[in-house]
Amino acid sequence: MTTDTFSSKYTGEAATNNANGVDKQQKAGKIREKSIEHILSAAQQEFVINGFKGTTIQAIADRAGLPKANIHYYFKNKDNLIHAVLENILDLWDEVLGDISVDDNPKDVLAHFIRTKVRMSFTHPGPSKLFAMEIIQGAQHLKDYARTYLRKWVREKAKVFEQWIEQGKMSKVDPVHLIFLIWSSTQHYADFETQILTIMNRGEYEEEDVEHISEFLCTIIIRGCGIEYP
Amino acid sequence: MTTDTFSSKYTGEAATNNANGVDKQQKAGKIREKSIEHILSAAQQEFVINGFKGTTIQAIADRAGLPKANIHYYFKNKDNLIHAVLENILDLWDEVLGDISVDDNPKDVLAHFIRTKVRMSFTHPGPSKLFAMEIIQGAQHLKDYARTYLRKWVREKAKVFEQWIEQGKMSKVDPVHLIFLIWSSTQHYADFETQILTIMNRGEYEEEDVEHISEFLCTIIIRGCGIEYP
DNA sequence: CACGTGACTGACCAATTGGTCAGGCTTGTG
DNA sequence: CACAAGCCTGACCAATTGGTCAGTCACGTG
Repeated sequence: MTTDTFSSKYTGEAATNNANGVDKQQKAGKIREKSIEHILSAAQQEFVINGFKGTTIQAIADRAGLPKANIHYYFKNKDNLIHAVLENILDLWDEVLGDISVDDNPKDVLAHFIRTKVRMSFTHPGPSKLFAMEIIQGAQHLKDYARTYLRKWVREKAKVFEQWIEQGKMSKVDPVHLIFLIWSSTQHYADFETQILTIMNRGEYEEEDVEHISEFLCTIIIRGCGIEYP
Repeated sequence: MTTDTFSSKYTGEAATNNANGVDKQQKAGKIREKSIEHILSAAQQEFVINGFKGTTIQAIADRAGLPKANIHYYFKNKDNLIHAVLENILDLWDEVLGDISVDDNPKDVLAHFIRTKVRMSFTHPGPSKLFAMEIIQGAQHLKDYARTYLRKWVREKAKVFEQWIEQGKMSKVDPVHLIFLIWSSTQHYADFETQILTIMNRGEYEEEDVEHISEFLCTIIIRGCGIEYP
């Protein structure tokens, strides 16, 4: 899932002039990057709040503090824009959720995975939410390669779990659904942020919540796999 | 959360008796009810696919096989329509997830709750998805009483769990987060239906999946609570 | 049959939308 | 300074939107 900058893939022909490494104008490139960054951030927020169809380019422009035509200058159309945003998100996750190996200790791997995922839900709820909405709506804007990539990713991790089970390092549970369980229970804290804060009677998440929730989920899930914890 | 029919709350003044003859004496209210039902169902589907802002009344009308003006005849505006749809969903859940008591057996209660919730995710993914989208987007269309109702509901259940813990019937886990865990892990199968089917390489869920997943979640979660299972 | 009542809808409107483009602006170079 | 090259945007357009309403239709009653 390595992707180069968006410019070459998503922006109009205005990008090609500038994207070929040899820039005549360094300073110009900075502004360009900043603008793209602002647009992507604004777009992400708007897409989360209003969905794809419900989001207007004008709203994105307003949030980014740029004229509408400028959005169309950097991103040919709405479709290109959401593709860029989603790719951004997948890259982020890919970066964080590293590889695991059979030789690792199941308890440590599971704990680290859960902790990282919980923290992501707290520090980056936006991407998580947008991704969730995409899937709920049928993943119409996630390109095929992203969809199949997810399958590959799950299968890979599941294989390691299976070997652990064979080696008697954890009890016999369905590895694929174990991944779903971890994914859903952690992601929940991002997606249902609003509801959870209401129920917990809070204004926003605190640092201690991350620790408390991570610990809770580690306890239940790891013990549920028949592994001593802590 | 008992709510009477939508007609009195959401439709315009055209709410009383009516008559529309289709061959012989067709009970008047029947057509009315059927229409409302069709509209609510169509609206739910459209809202899931396109979000609130992204859904057009025309699209709902087309799906329901009715003229657009007819939608506005039954539901004054788009807001009234989504309120009716959401209320419908909350009623459905309220009906299914009954009461629990301290005197009940933790294992049975947890197992029954998980099973019911999984089955709901499989048989009624639409409502679950729409509800999730609402929460993700900040619950802008869930009225206050619905939001506070959820808090009350969770607190109530949590209290019972706490007593079980005091009685030594289950190990010491955070009751509120236990509810979140059950909610998220089961709901996941509705919301992420698309992704999960892709990963499992299936076209649609099978009856056996319900059983398999219920069993998996029961095992992990109930054992995670320090209770023997099965 | 005539008439009133309520159920329904075609046709319309003001506002908003994604997207376009001609032309102004800034920059580095000769 | 003059000029070219690329960066940017105000103003615009065709299409779509939620919502309205005057008028049509079917039925029950007297």
